[in-house]
Amino acid sequence: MKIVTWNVNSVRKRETIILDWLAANDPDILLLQETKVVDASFPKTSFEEKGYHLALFGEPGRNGVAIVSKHPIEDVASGLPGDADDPQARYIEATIDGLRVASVYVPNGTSTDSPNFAYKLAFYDRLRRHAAAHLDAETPLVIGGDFNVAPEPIDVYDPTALDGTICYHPKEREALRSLTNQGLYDAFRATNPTRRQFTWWDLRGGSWDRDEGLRIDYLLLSPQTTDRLQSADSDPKTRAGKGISDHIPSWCVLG
DNA sequence: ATGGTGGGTCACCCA
Repeated sequence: MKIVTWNVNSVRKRETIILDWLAANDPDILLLQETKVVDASFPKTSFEEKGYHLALFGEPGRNGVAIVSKHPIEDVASGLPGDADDPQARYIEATIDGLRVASVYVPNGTSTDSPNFAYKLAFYDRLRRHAAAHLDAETPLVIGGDFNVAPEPIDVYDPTALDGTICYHPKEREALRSLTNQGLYDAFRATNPTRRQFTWWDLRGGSWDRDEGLRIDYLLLSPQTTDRLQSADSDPKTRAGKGISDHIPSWCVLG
């Protein structure tokens, strides 16, 4: 069972790239973020013609998450509990082959003095509480997505210079640890303990050419799912060239 | 280098 997460920065702009990548890599499940489209305008047919099932949670123009699966999708739940007034489409989960699978697009936060930063920290608290309920129930769980936080110094290109900046602020790392320390395992880091592999490079300023990136996209596994973990990796080739997302796909393989 | 590029939407907001 191969499960991929990919922030595609507009599914309509990236449709061909995604379908080509799926054909070449044949994952069981693809978790998408930043689809940037309402469900009615999602290019459903392109995926369904290739045999994929879909679960969609979009909004006009920004955010948006989706689950693409070779296997039937059951019990879809859209939206992260904890704030009924939150209009942003950033979380969807469903059951596939007995596994509870979530696609999450954590808010970027913009900057530490922005109101979006408080929203980001509050979102992490909601995610922590929601994950706690699944962990208490011993649900076999995978939460994949763009977490917009680099967990450790090895996950950023310059840990000294970046300390305190957005996506690597101590409060953000603390919020992430409060989530993972409940008993979620980072599939990439668990299987690649010392490897530096970024998943995002800013589109501005030639950061790809200088390899100035962050590892902010990953898959978090519950203990039951971690027992099945065989490998995890990502595909930097997708960051080269034109018309690409600023994020690359990352995945884990479960036995 | 408080810049830079890109998406969505159509004056800016977000990343």
